[in-house]
Amino acid sequence: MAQSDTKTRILDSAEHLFAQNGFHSTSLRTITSRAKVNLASVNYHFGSKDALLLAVIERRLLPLNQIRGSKINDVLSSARESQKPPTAEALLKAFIEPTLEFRNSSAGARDFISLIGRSLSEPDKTVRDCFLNLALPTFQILFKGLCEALPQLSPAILLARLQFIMGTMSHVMCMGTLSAFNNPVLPPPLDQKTLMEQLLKYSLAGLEAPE
Amino acid sequence: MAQSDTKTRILDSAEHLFAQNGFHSTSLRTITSRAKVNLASVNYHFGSKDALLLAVIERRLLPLNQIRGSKINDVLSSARESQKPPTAEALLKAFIEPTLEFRNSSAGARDFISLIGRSLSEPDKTVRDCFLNLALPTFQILFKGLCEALPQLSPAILLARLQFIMGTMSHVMCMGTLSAFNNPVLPPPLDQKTLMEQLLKYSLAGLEAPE
DNA sequence: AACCGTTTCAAACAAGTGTTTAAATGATCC
DNA sequence: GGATCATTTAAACACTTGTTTGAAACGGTT
Repeated sequence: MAQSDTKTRILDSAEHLFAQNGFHSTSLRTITSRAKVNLASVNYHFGSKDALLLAVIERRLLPLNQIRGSKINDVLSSARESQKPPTAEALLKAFIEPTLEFRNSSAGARDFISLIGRSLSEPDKTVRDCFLNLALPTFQILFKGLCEALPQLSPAILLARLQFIMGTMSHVMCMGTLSAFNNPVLPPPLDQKTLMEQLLKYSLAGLEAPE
Repeated sequence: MAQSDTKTRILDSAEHLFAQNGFHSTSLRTITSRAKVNLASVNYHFGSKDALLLAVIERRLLPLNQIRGSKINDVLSSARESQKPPTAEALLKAFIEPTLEFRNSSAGARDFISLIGRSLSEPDKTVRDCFLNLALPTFQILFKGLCEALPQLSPAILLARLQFIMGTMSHVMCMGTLSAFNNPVLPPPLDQKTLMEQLLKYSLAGLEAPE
């Protein structure tokens, strides 16, 4: 077995199970038996269960943030070329759409997005801060761009609204459509595509609301 | 010691610790030692740890939902009197403001709101559904009211947006302002009051956005 | 005071946890 | 081919978990 094979098997299995059942409710024995590797290999390759979680997050989040960052930078630089401020819509799209594309790229990616959405509201500081620190640079350039796009709004309020958007996104991406909303007296839930279009429209309207 | 004293001591302690560290990361021993009661009293009074969580949620959520429900009904009936459709703003206020008032009413209530916010994204179905089932009736009358207030929007889209609002609310109320957003390059976070005003303004704008 | 149901208590239980160990196996290079 | 490294393995470790037990203490009623 190739050296890295065991590592990725563990990562895949952990990603899926963490997303499905949560970090604390998933035991190393469940992870390793699903991955068909020995129990001790987790500690051998990653050092600890915590370090494994960190590795699971880093593996996907680094490339994802790179894509989002470059898309946002594209919007910013093409705005600078045309001497106009960037639009909030273009910036928001540059942030949300790569996330959606990534989410739809594979089952593992979908698991990962669930995991991320949940880690935002994670009580455990190590998990949350691990994610936030990796995501902070991307947030910063997005925020800076939005300040240019919407100069009539104070930065503090813009930041709060950006945080609202993070809440909506993590909520929707993490759970899709709520199970309990599948109720006879309620209309059937939207399909994925429309739901995501609505997510963008909704977020944009909230973002651009007068103070 | 009065019979109910032990029970509420356990409930208070559990509420705080579940909110602080999460359900699975909180042991009964931590709960009981903080509550200064015997370990076995949890199983004696509640039956199991799961049942304790349910009791924690029910104790606060039932009265809270009653208040929210009656406030929404007030808006609906006064609209009916004046022969006009209710406004989305009044309905949203009737839902959000009691939640905020409740949240600010005590430290325990604040803990509880954190717990609720987190339980929405809880991977464990028992926790999530416990909350959702208790909250569903309130959601339904709010939704019905919003359909009257915004007839130009299709019910399916309205429902999706209501779900977006739930995401934003749980995110903001659960965490207040994100720790990692306390960053020198970012503006200082809004104070609680302004943050909540912005939450309402933001949600309203998103809700009323054209399809 | 004696009884009774309720509640508390310390102790133990079985099961599951993350981690470590030391031997066995595999691969790689000289 | 033998030596040296990295990897895998089964077993054990020390510890925590939720739950159960049976006896003790309590509180109200007759």
